[in-house]
Amino acid sequence: MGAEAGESLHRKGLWTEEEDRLLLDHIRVHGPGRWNRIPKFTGLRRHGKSCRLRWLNYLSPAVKRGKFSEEEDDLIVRLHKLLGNRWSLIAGRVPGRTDNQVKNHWNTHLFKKLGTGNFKRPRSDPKPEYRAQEEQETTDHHHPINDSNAGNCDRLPPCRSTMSNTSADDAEVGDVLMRENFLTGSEGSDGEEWMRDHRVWLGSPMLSSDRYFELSNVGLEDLVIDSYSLDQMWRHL
DNA sequence: AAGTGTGTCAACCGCATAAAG
DNA sequence: CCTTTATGCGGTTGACACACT
Repeated sequence: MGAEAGESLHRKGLWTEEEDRLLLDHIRVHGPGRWNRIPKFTGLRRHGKSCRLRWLNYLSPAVKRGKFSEEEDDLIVRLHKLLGNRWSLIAGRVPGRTDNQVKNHWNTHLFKKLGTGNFKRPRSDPKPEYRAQEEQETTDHHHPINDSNAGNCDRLPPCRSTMSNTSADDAEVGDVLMRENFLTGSEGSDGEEWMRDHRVWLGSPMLSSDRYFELSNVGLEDLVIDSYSLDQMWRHL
């Protein structure tokens, strides 16, 4: 990539240093947000969406670069057991890591650690299959703002209710929403009810059937259920 | 040294939701 | 309400670097 995308107005592909600089200059002055205005203000030939992604996944000083630690690996594996492929939620509990980083790391490193995959994705096969061999961690990358890996990002992104948009029947939707409340610690959540009723992880549109997961596997039966925030769960993982 | 295969990860795509008008 | 715009998410792709032959 890195070349013009045929239709000229907006570039695609890897960002150049100059583009990074333009975007950073703009964000330093105006702050992040209103992404669609950035191309107009800066002359950047990128979609606002692309600017947002570049900032969130790479330029933001909150983004930690470099290898994932054992602790991070362990945390991600546990959270993935609990949450499935809800990368933004998982990333929210791994300081300094973005959903994209977590997703990539999972697909390339952690999946095989669980012993679930022993195959690789053929170039011709668009499906996410995963590879086998152990391989070593790779390099640290240059960070245009902060090479020292500083900045802990302890964000907890709002949890979307997209799960309710699935073809699940009403009862299942109810369960899912209740579980959502439990996970996110929403005000007036039905988490306790859900927790009582479901010692076993319910089938979710987001989780394949083989990911049904007993909460007890992560020691949640020992959790004191006064508050249902993910923060609490996280501490027990 | 050159050609080929493979792994990694940045970035794109499509879709959904939220917010604004 | 309805429509449009902005933002966010997860899945997927493809460029690039490196390993292997």
